[in-house]
Amino acid sequence: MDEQSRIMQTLGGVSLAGHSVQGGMSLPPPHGHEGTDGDGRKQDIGDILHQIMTITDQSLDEAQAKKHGLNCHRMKPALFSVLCEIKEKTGLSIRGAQEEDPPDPQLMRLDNMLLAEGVSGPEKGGGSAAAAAAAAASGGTADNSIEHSDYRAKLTQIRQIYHTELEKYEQACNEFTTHVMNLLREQSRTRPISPKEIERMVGIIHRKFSSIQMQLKQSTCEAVMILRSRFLDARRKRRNFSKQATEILNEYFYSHLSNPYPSEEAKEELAKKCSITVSQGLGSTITVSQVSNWFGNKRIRYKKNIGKFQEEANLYAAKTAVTAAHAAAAAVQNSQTNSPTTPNSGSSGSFNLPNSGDMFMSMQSLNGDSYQGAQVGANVQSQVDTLRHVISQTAGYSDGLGGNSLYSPHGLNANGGWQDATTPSSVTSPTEGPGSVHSDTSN
DNA sequence: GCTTATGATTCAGG
DNA sequence: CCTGAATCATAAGC
Repeated sequence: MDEQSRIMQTLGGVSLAGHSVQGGMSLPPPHGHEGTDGDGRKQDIGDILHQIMTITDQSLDEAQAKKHGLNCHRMKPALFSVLCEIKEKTGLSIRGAQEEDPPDPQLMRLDNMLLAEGVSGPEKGGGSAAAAAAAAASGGTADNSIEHSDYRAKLTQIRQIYHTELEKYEQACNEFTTHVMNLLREQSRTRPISPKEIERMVGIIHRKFSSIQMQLKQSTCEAVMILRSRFLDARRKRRNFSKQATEILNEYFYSHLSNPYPSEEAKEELAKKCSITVSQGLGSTITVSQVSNWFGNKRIRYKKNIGKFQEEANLYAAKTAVTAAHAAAAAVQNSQTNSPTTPNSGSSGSFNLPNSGDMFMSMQSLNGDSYQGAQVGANVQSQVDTLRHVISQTAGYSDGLGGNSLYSPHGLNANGGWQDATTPSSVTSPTEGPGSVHSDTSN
């Protein structure tokens, strides 16, 4: 009733249809004395207001009858507009403050994420077609397409649910809005409801529904996150490469020890090679980026603890050198014999040669210790040439390292960084010949 | 269960 | 964008 009395008081100062309702007319008595014409109107208004105020105290029938009476009252339109105005002034100013709603940052984040995940945003294919397309797309890049398409399919599912739900909400919102609007319009015949207020009500409804939408978005986001952790982040779940794959990578690494930075093509080649080898088993394919990872890890770990990798180095050196060795052994026999500073004899194979990895390979091959059957490279002659070349250069170096010697690759400088093509035998094509059968894999 | 190996990720620097 | 370095997280070996 507080509200009502306030309205009544306010009414005192409001102009009413051209007539000024004089102030000080707080709660006029229901049965005032009859005076001037103005007084009569005052009386009239007071009477009406009183009736309105007391309408709730009456029985339903009585009230209904009174309502009808009031509706037909000649002052009704004027009073209506005044009441609207008052309502506007009291109600609107209160709500005005909270109506300002800047775009919710959280909602924006959700929107962005959904957009980024392809849940919202433009339809691309839709349904299983999207999954198929995704699978096809990733198929080219030898990615783990199986998991990927699976992920895509699930994502599409989420997307569909999201969209149908969203549509449902929107529809419900619209229905409810029109319903409320009709109701309010209907009621505005008897209650002081201005169009502005209806508008505001619509706004409130929309906000309510958008908060529901946000919940939908939130749960969709959650679903996507879970999906992600189940599928994509499963990448983090480490699965060791197959033995063959590691072997291939190691062979390349140790045969390019002077500059173990495979080019993009080389990486692709290695990835392909590993995948082929692996795919004979059950393992997943190996991607170029995995090759990059592998080399990154390998370089750093090798550098950190060369000693630990020495044995491995020797092993792969031996392995890799097989071809060259067999091909060239005979031809190079001479050269080898007059190479005085080759301390690296002995089957253990510690190497002091301060030369490139390729060189290391070559020399190892010449030792011819632990080789078992090998294929002969095609370009024997060039290999021989290269070997000659390399060996002749080797003569110029003296090994400053002790006999127990950790193998120290020339490419590794004092800082521990790999120098760029320091040795003539490193990156450039001719030298790659002897050390690696693999050089041709990288082309 | 602890340790080591290893693939992946993150971050800074060039 | 690539790399090195540090780090994470899991697999594997004991």
